[in-house]
Amino acid sequence: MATGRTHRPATRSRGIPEATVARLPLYLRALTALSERSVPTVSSEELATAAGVNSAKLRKDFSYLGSYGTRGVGYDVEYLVYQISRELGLTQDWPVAIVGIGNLGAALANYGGFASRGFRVAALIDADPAMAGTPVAGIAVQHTDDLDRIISDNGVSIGVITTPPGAAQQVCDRLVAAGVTSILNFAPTVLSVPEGVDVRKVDLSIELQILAFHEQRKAGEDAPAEGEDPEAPPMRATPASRKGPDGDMPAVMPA
Amino acid sequence: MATGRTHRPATRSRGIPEATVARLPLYLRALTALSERSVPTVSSEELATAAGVNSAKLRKDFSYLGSYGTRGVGYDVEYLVYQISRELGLTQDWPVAIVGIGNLGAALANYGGFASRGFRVAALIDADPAMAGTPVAGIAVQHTDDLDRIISDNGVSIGVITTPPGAAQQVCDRLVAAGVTSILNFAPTVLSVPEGVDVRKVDLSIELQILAFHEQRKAGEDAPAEGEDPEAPPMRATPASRKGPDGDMPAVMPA
DNA sequence: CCATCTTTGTGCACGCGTTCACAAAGACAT
DNA sequence: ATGTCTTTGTGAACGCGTGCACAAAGATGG
Repeated sequence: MATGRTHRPATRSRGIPEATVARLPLYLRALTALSERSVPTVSSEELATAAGVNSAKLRKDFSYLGSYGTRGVGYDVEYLVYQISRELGLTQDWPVAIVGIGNLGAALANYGGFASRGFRVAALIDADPAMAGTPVAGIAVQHTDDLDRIISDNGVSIGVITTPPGAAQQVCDRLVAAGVTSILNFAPTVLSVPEGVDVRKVDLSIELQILAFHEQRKAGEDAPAEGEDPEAPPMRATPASRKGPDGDMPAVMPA
Repeated sequence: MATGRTHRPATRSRGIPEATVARLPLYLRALTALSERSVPTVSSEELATAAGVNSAKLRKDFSYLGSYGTRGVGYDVEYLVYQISRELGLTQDWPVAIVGIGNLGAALANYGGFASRGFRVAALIDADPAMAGTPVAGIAVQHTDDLDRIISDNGVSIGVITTPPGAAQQVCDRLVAAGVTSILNFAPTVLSVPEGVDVRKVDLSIELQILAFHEQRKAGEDAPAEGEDPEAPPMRATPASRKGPDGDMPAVMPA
């Protein structure tokens, strides 16, 4: 293996840690901003600060991609933008389908960030017949009945679910059956998918609850310990009154 | 998923691991569903499956809260719902303010999940004077000029930012100055906050890019072997043409 | 009261991710 | 060329989170 190049392509396609992949978009964003300001190069320190991470971590992350920096100087902004874009697969077009056109679905359809990096809203799908044909963000909403065809015709491999939780799994199954292999789920439900299908979830409720936990902690720091009686309370119901059979969630969606 | 807190050792005081805290809402959701079906008890195995996690992990998570299960039987659903709710601080009321009432902000305001667990939309704030007074989800939008007063008067400690990225940091600073100590950021920007303030982020663009990475990987498995010239491309300019001055982002927001 | 069966709670080992700290690489001046 | 200075790339240590595997606890039945 001496033929070598300065760096080893060994770890290339295979070994990029998941944590690193999750940070690449962050670096890319910071780099794009620098690129627009025509900044030619950046040091790991500067870029790390801009991306809100540790410089050592950034260098290690980049080391998984290869040796793209110049010691004593830093990284070439344009070059790095290209390399990361390529690594993330953003140099190609990704048609995306959004299923569930309610408040959230419509908001996402109008989201400018979609089109910015190779992502293109190829179709909007909803179960409400009344919505069929209605234009949202310039795209006519199509009915769920045609889901399979829509996915196939547009070569959609990434689906976004913004339906009420009760419909999420069913929609997910249909998307997968139609060929979708990556799903971004906004419905507060645990989706089960076959091997090979990636699911990422965005859950407002969970995020708020995590914040509440820390908030309570902060508030309680000066207050007395909790020794009082952690288990005296009602052995029975939840503090808040239950509402529908779907007490937990959602309904960003309309119909 | 989303999220990223500003670095910090955290979790020092009460010892509950951050990873566990992040899963508690998931357990709570599953438990609530069981509760509504009047199921009295569940085994770690069943609950774990419902929450989409490993049973050993679930048991270990619960062990941080205390020994709330009964060997040979399982966990008392109602009791556990209460314990987790209490631990997460959901037994109290959390007034939340949403800043930036565009498509996304409005969608969140209408989000049913907000009210479900102690979270209450206390105020909607926007910088557009024309929106002041306009009711969204039954709440009149207020102008940014009154932000400080609004936060103080309502005792808001959790703020949600759904503004364009350019305004996010400024809004964040004002929220923090007004007393907010937890922020949920939907704007694609790295927010810098003082010690003691928690920030969690939800970034659609990043999630999609992560999915694209894996999608590309899957597609490339059977496709052509690469390895040839990882760096043949342009050393100078970016492959894609630059677009707007905000190439990266967002704009879910209107005005 | 004893035996058996179920399920929890946890000690332990492993692997990933983070961070430190530094040698090596290159730029730049003399 | 040689020396100095800057910044990368990475070896190594550390800490957190995960999952295994099992002993202990309690239920249940005879």
